[in-house]
Amino acid sequence: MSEQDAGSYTPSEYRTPDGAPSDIVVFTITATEKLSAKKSLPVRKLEVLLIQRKKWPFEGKWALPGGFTRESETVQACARRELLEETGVSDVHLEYFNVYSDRGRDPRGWMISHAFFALVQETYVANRRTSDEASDVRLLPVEEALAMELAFDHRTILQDALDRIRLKMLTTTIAKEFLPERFTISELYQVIRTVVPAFEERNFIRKITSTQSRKGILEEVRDRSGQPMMSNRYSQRPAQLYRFTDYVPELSIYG
Amino acid sequence: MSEQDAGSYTPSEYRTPDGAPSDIVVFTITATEKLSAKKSLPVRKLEVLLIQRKKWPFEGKWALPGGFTRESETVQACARRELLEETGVSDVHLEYFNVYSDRGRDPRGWMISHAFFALVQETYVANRRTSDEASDVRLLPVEEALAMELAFDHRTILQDALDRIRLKMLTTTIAKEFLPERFTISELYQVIRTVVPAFEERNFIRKITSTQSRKGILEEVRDRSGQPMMSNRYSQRPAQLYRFTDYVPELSIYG
DNA sequence: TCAATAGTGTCTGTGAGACAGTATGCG
DNA sequence: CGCATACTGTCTCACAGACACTATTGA
Repeated sequence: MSEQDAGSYTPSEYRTPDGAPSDIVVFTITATEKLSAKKSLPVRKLEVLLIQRKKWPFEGKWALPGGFTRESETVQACARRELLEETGVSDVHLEYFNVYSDRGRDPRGWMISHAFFALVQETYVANRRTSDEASDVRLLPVEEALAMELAFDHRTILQDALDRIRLKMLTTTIAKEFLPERFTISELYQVIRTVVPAFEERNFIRKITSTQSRKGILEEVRDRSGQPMMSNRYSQRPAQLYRFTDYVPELSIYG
Repeated sequence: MSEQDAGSYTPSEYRTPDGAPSDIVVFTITATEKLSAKKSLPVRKLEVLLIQRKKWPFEGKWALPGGFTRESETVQACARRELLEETGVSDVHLEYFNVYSDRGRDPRGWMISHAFFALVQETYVANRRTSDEASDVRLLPVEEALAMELAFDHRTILQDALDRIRLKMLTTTIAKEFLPERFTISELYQVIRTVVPAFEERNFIRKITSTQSRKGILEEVRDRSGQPMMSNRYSQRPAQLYRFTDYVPELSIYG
């Protein structure tokens, strides 16, 4: 029955968890200019923020940032706080996605861990710092991180988080978390492909701008006089700038 | 840093949670025949299994079934166990969807609750029983349950679970959990509409059976000799029976 | 002029959506 | 024959998908 076995609950009667940590998978997309002198689209890479542990257990190993929930806060607040302490940023997309409670996942005791993912702009994590608890903090390409032997069950957590953001990248508008407020269609396409390499749409511009079908996800940016705003950051020919509307698309396999 | 504040962790140093319960939102769809003598589609209703609490806190109030996680099990195992103890069934769709940790959500102490939803056939919960902990166990229409004052934050949990299964009903094939292995298109349509009343597709049969577009979600059932299998349970004219394939549809807002 | 990106023109096949019409079989 | 459900015929309009073509502008 719901939480009622503890009607006569006393701390000595039942074993209780030794802690409820939050772990945060911080994703970012780095963009590095191509060597060629001419204007061209940058090479984008999906990276994850990892810290190198200083103490037992798993000292020296790379791990996800995170920390223990305090009695006064929710697990979401804990994740938000740890993210701020860790990366110095707030107001980013932070989302809970799973719980990890396998016996023995933490040698220190019975720990039930709550896993979040965060999507942040590259500039936000540029000024990261090591803390007392970590000997190093680093952005690593996701594929590289998955090939490493991470602390705890953090490899599993990272893989689950990756699966989740791949799904959400295609079914929601979270791509916006990796983009400036105004962006070109090429930028959007590159962000999607960076997270989901399998995604390939030759007529991407056509579909996204064919006002009827994917209606309302994006809108053209115009200046005060109604002129379309363009960008030539990545190309000689200026490209139309777009922004996401607050339209929430609804998907269905049945119609 | 990840779980490393407790590098020098001792139980007395930090406050730890007083328990990690699991709560389970058990959904079922009941079907009652219409009064009219003729064959016709049954009236379906989405219902949720609630228990009436016997003890403090919230004694007398209705609540979701659930219970405390033991050190030896994962929270998923806990939910599965509680579901078995509560409803006597196993092998049903059981899925984790959120964590609830608001301060003060449980007057007994610091409880971090893990919420699951289960989708079960009506026949599975028919032989439910009250346990020591509950004075009554009942199936209630979801809308009715949401209008009640439930124990703890269970109204919120129920609402979240409902939102989640509405989303999954349209984007995955979980409708199968409410259907027999072989079913007619009308039954499928009714199940979807019972969970998501806003869903309305006039040409539902056309779309679902137009082999190209929603390709592979369903397949016609045929007997050994290759004859299509029909059912006249709900109609004079026999209707083709279908089953779900194991095809997993992929959705995207971009193409 | 070339390179690199940003588009547009045009054609074809598929299918979504609407709605009227036909099919089945029991009471 | 009426009723309730189960389809099918047929039309229109949209658009997905392919691919060749033009546009823009700095180096």
